[in-house]
Amino acid sequence: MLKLSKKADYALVALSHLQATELPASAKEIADRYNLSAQMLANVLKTLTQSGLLASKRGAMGGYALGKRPEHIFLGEVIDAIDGRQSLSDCTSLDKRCSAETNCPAKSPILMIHKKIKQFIDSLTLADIANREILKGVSIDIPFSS
Amino acid sequence: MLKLSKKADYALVALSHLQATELPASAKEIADRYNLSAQMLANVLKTLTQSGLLASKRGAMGGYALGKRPEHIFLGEVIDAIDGRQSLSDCTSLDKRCSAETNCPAKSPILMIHKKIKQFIDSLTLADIANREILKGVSIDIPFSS
DNA sequence: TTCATATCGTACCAAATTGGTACTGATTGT
DNA sequence: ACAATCAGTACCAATTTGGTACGATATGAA
Ligand code: FES
Ligand code: FES
Repeated sequence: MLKLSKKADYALVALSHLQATELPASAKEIADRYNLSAQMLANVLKTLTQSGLLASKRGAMGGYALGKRPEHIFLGEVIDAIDGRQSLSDCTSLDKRCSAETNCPAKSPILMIHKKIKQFIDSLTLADIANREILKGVSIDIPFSS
Repeated sequence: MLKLSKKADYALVALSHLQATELPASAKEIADRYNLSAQMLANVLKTLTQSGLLASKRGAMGGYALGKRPEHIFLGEVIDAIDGRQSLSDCTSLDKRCSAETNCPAKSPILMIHKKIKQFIDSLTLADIANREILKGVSIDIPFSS
């Protein structure tokens, strides 16, 4: 649980790279650079483009560039685009529902915890991620304790 | 991604129940009460017992009770016990490693984000989870923004 | 003692997800 | 024309997850 898919990993590598170099790059270039499966990365980048996170140019000398400014690319968006929006638990998504349903004592807490985590990853931008120094300073305050 | 397994769900339901009633209960009782697969829940409770989160008593009139005080049962423990300790990404676990390795621009940020989330779930206890009112008041402050 | 109730240990299988590949078509610069 | 490169889609293998089965062991009660 709490695991990023490899595709999401690839997406972050590519986005970080594009953010750092500020130059367009082809899927192959990036794959070679970081020793990733070219075909798989190509699929990932294609998906990111469909979601508007990347801008693409076809043909010779084509490639990918960031589709928005790094400050406007949120980690949550990236994960949603690649893995599809998912809930922390099936019972916190509206369509599916677990058998316990109404009288379940865990449902509401799980939902709240899910919201907190989502809030967190939605608050992180590519710019934040790329800037390690800033990230180091982040602290999550949990103002209650048992 | 970021998904709790159904078994972890079951574990939380059972733990919440035991915390709320303050009475021992058999696997079957709990399964019936919340309409869960009895066999599966039994397996889950067994695992929780092995991890010391529950205390069991065998035979007729046997059953399960909390193995520690609710304030000492951490969400992180529960998840680790059921799903096995996992990392947000394979590259943040020491044994496995992704092909990008050393020159990967995403590795360090992913590791940090992983730590934050882990910190969060490790800070939540069964007592917190059971007490919705307290949980509602929780706010995660992220003191930087883009 | 016998029996019903429970946990314990373990093994197993089916369904879903994820990791990874292949191939064809459409664009575009040289 | 041609090579480079993205777009679309289909496919399969590996892994993980969901879910079941069953024999062994312990315990309380009739
Ligand atoms: S509603 Fe799904 S675990 Fe409670
Ligand atoms: S080291 Fe694994 S994604 Fe970078």
